[in-house]
Amino acid sequence: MKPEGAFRSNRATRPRPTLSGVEHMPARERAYHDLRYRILTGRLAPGTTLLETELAALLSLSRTPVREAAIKLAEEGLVSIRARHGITVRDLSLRDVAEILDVFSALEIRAVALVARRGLSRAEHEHLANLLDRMERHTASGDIGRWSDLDDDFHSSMVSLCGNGRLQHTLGEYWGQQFRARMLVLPLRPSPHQSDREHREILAAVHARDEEAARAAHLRHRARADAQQLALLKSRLPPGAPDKTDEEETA
Amino acid sequence: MKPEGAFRSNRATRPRPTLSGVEHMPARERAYHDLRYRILTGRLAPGTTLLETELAALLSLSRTPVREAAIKLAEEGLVSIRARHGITVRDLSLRDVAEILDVFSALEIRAVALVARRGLSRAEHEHLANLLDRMERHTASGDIGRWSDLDDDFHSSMVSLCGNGRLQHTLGEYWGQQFRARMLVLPLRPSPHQSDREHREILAAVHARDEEAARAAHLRHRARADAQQLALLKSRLPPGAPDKTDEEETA
DNA sequence: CCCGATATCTATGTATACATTATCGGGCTT
DNA sequence: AAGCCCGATAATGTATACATAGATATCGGG
Repeated sequence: MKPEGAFRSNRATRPRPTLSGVEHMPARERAYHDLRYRILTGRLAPGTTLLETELAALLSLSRTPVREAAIKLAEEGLVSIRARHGITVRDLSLRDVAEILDVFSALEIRAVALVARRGLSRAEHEHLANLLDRMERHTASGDIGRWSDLDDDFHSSMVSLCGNGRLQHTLGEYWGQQFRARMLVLPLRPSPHQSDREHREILAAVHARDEEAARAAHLRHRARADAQQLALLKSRLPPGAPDKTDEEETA
Repeated sequence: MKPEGAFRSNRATRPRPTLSGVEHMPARERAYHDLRYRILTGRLAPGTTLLETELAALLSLSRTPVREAAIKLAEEGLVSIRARHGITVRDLSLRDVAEILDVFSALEIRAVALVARRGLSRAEHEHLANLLDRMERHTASGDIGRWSDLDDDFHSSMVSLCGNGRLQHTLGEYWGQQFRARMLVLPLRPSPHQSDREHREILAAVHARDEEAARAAHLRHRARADAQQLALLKSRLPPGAPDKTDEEETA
């Protein structure tokens, strides 16, 4: 999916849609990662409904670990469990995406502020600056896919430096949902010159250890980028978008 | 614990440490609420370690629902599960509290901004203003306990009006942890005149539908209040505080 | 022909049985 | 005497069996 960031960055808090070292995990984790992977890559399409039994059969496991995995996915917002109606891969309505981006960006802004407070080591700064360099090259060459991967890496690397484990953990839980939304609009995305500029601004503020400036810069960045993403989605979905107003989190 | 807010406010997203309508819940939920209650009220003290079997016996249930409840509590940060070593009620180090407050306030600030964007109905504004009135009376009479309950109600009522279900849900998950931290410093807390003033400011900005002002006001409020809380904790814990630097979320 | 009550069937929720594996203690070796 | 290895023990992880409750379909009545 991406070039596997130079240093440890974020593997732990942000389980990417990859299925590498899944061999000797407990079954529950295998089930979780497997299903998550299938959902994020679209192999399990939104709307797909499966019973616990069917999932168990699909993964060649018993219901117990599959059930626990499903509960975790539900709390993560990727599926919804309706008792006696099975486990359904959630569809992302416009409203859902708005909610997700709101939470995600609020947390990310705080993370960036913390990084600014803490400051960057030379290596960290170079890593981040290097990411921005590469992104700008991809912007120039119009390779929006690679740009997007690096964008994600930039944001995630920032977060991984914030020093707040809970913040990272919760951001990780929202990452999957945000990823799906991102994939929806990727092909529609215009040239990200503006984002590139904003990233430089953010990095500069963080590097200067100016917490307020960093917070403000990242707030502006996310506000603009999120609004753009929503606008693109709105222009794309409406055709036959049911935009289900289903309330109630899976809890 | 508190006077049961005038309108629906928040019961759903913020499971208070109360054990009222637990009768006809599924066993897993009973277990979850029961254990959560015991932890938040201190009946299960930090450091207490129990095996799945022991918990099951304690609650007169089989391991299955108890286990699922324990996993949920672990994801909520109230206990940590160490395979083959049992389920331990987490202790709150200074660092833990700092992490929790960071996440909690970041989310709450966003929630308040959303409420400001959305605006308040007449009834909603009156409810909130009424809470502030009562808080100020308790400040005057020095009843810090009642003040704290209303403070929590004010913040939670705000959140319940933000219109973002996921935001409410995640805040609810952090509420328990935040509650524990709050209880630790309650007796040490000085007269909350400053908070009262800030609350008025926040409510005014929200009522005026000035999103930026509301965000800024709430940010200031939380930054100051959180710093104060941490300072109080620091002055209290150090005596014999191990301040475990145990990293690694339960995940 | 439609509506409603009931019975059956099935998916989940819970309990229990079984397998796996880490930990702890004892005994052996050096 | 100290350290290591091995095995017994026990706790978790997983599978399965059982109970419950909800949904559907059928049958009878209006």
